[in-house]
Amino acid sequence: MNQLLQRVRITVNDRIYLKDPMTSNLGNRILTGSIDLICDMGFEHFTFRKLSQCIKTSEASIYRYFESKNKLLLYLTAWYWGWMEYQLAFSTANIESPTKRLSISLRLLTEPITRVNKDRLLNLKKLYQIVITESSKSYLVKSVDEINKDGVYLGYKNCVGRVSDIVLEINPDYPYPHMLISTVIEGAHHQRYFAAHLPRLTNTSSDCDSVVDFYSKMVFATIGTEHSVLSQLS
Amino acid sequence: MNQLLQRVRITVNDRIYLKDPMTSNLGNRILTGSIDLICDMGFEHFTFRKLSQCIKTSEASIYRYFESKNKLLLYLTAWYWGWMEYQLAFSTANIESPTKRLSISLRLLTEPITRVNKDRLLNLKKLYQIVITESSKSYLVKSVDEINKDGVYLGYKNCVGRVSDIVLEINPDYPYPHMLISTVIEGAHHQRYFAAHLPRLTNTSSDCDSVVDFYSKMVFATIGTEHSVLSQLS
DNA sequence: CGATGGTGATAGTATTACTATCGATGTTGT
DNA sequence: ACAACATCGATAGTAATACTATCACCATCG
Repeated sequence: MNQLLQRVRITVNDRIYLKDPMTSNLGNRILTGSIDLICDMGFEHFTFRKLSQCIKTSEASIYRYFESKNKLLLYLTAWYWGWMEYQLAFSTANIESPTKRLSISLRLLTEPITRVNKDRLLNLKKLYQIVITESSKSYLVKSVDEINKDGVYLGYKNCVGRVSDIVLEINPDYPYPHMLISTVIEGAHHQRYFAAHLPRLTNTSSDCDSVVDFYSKMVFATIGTEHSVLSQLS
Repeated sequence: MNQLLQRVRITVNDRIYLKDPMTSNLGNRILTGSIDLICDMGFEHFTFRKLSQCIKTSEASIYRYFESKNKLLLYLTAWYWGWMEYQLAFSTANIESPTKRLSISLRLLTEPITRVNKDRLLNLKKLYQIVITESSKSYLVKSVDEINKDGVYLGYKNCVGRVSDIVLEINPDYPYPHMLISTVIEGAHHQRYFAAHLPRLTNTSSDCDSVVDFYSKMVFATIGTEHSVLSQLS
């Protein structure tokens, strides 16, 4: 990743927060602190009280930024998908072959993030862990439909839409591009979790990243493209 | 489904409960009442207090059966997977062709349950809703590894293992059978949820059940079998 | 008839998820 | 330099949640 990317500002839907946490010192401490805490203790044990003690502020001050811990989780995941959308756009820019663009996109969506990214505001590695383990809790709630009206999930939808469009470039007749890509995204997160905690639900291989390999092959086989095309790329 | 199936008793790992809820009147009320309540208000708003008022008992009495509401959710999902394992075994018994057995299994795993099943103890339709929306919350918790030691997720693992074995019968060299099947299971649940709440993440078609169609074709394409075989079966 | 197990009723505790208020400290425009 | 304003910390308080503990009642079973 280059220096330019590090300076790009990811914007998050302003209906998620009460006060933009990116614009103040306390706001940044809330974000970085919450990533550390949620990653370490899990979202169910994470509270604003614990966060306030961790970043040396008061509970009430945190509530000035986010109306609930659910909104804070929503913010973190929305930021992640905004970041991912940018990665997808940047990494596939100026590449002619749709097959190659799809392959790059699938890799981005399924490979683990290992870079800690300390010079940036947010710890990407920990954020990725949170996305794997906790992000489904941000939409598997009774209030989805209400939250969804505010356009909170647009980043995720844009990622799915963007990659689906590449699928349609390759095979305009494929009927389920959105299903395919959302299956890949959710599936990849689940496989990472299973590998760590419920290994009988997945398969690992020592020589390559089996998750990337599995989903790449799955997608190309499903939309009806030769495997040989894929192997040229890797 | 026939009468025999209705009389088969699904057993659940006895480490999940303190007292077997299947063996008493109150226990059955707890199960049926919790399915109704969790389905209606969502797991996060479900409490033992509300359940006790709903089924006319005391909070303390419910705690004699389950040590927490998480264990109760675990019980419901474990029951579901026990039931599904039985369905898989029964529906594929005495069928020679592995391709046909795989096709049947995939249909079972991905098609919606619409039968209310009132003569049975548990409302299957509502239980299916709970599995779709809430079941991931039973394992996406900090205590997974601890819970997992008690063999609580065996039903799920057995379902994945059983169908994976059929995949290997068809293509013994396929390297990722568990990944493939767990992707199908989780994916199908997600697609049902997306279709209801976040439709831009999925695709629907009016003439057939697109979820069943999508995942069946995906699996056969991925493991390298002709599509024509599939179409013979449906 | 007495022991046992299942149940109902009540009470109590620590924690959580907030809301409200108030005063101190900067920061900005004029 | 000063008023106006936003920001923050500190404290207090509330309703609900997730339990735990105790005790008395009642049916059943040997």
